[in-house]
Amino acid sequence: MPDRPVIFWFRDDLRLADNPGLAAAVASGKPVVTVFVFDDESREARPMGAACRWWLDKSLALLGERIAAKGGKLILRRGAAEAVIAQLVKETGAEAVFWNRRYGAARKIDERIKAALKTEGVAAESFNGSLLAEPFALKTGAGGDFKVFTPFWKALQASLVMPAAAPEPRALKTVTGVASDKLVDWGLHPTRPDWSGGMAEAWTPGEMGARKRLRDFLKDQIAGYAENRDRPDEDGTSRLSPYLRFGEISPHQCWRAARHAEEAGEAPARDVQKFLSEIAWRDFSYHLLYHDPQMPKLSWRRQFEEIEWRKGTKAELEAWRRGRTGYPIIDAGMRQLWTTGWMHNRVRMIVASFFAKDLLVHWRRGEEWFWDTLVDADEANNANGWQWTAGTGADAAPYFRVFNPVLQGEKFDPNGDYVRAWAPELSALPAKWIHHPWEAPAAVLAEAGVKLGETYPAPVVDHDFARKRALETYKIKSQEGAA
DNA sequence: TGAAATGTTGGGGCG
DNA sequence: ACGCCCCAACATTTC
Repeated sequence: MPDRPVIFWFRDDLRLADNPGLAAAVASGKPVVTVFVFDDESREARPMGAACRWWLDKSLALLGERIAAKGGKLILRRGAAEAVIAQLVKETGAEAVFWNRRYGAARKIDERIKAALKTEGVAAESFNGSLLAEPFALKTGAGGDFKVFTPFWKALQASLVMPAAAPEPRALKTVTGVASDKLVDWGLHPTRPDWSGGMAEAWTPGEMGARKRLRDFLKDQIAGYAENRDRPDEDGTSRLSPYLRFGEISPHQCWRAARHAEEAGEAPARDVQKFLSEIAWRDFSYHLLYHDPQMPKLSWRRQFEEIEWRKGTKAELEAWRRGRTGYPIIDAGMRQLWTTGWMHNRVRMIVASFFAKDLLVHWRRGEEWFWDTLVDADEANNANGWQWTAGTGADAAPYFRVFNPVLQGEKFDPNGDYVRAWAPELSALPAKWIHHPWEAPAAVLAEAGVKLGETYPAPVVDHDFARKRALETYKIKSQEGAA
């Protein structure tokens, strides 16, 4: 068989440019079968949340078009990856399988597949396509893994040698006769009801959308990013997270483009540095996850598993999920999430603090809600973010750091524009009262058409009370951990 | 990548 | 002029 093909297996790397595994497969000179496997059967693979399934649907359609435009075909298969890949190798007589590595729970699947391919005499070649530094590449001076971001970030910068971008394939040789599922049959797009209208309005998924977002960010938003990124009312963030989640852009592409803008004098060094450090936080999350695969489920500092977490009443949990807590900044954030599949990072911290501290419910349950509703739901970043805020993580906020939703609102949404955008029933309130309407004079509420308990809820819990409850509850476990 | 409680300081009102 | 008090403003400590 002179013309045995190779397989390139797409996973969290849905792009043609700067895709090391794909470039290597193409460079082999053999025909390349490109495949994406929708794996909702493997025990290790966490089922994708609804918002991510929506995004994946759009991304695969666009990726398929891009591949077709280059003469290839994206094969879609569903099932346990181990069986699907074995089957595809058998069908095509492929002599090698290429992919970019994963670092979370799914890496067990990849290890099994690699071993199985080897026994079949099929080459398995894996690459780094999604991290600046792979978790096993960086070690502390003592030879251990990092537990604090700043030293991690320093080590990363010191060791990073930016590789040249992997070339985008000019053409893909077709392999005919390989069956593919129809994307629509996977049912990734929601029906009955189709709740995705707000997402379609907010996002342009896909590799080309990703590149445009990066370009626009570096053109319009990078200057002042270091401060603006904290302002939900000013749209100062990059909004690259879902693209990074699905690998529609690589962190290397972000790095090169940002440095290029800096060197061209188009972007202040300080803002570029801040942006790149945020990209590095994603690396750090994977570093932590790799060294503690249980991180999405269990508190990194295990003693916090013993906290007497509340179950939370149905009413409390539902108020939080749907943005009816009575705290405007929280409700605005939760509604932005529900509508667009995304929430501003500053607001994520505020709503997470409210969940894990004020409601005192295990952070895992909040993480699960984010997992289902975020288009950028990432097993490492999501878990790390929640554990950071809950105070249970590695380089986490100390347990006694409790966000006050009123002060946070006043500080980061000073005019109340973010609240007005997502909680329109409060939009007539003056800035002075918009973050704590329950304390507004009756005349002000009447003037703004707000009836507490009717048009907008009263606070679901008193923050001052809840803060003290959280401090008492956390305190014991935190001391046990220190001993 | 907090907030609240507590402590300190210094100007001004006042007897 | 002086001591005293008040309290805002800022600093430090504590959770």
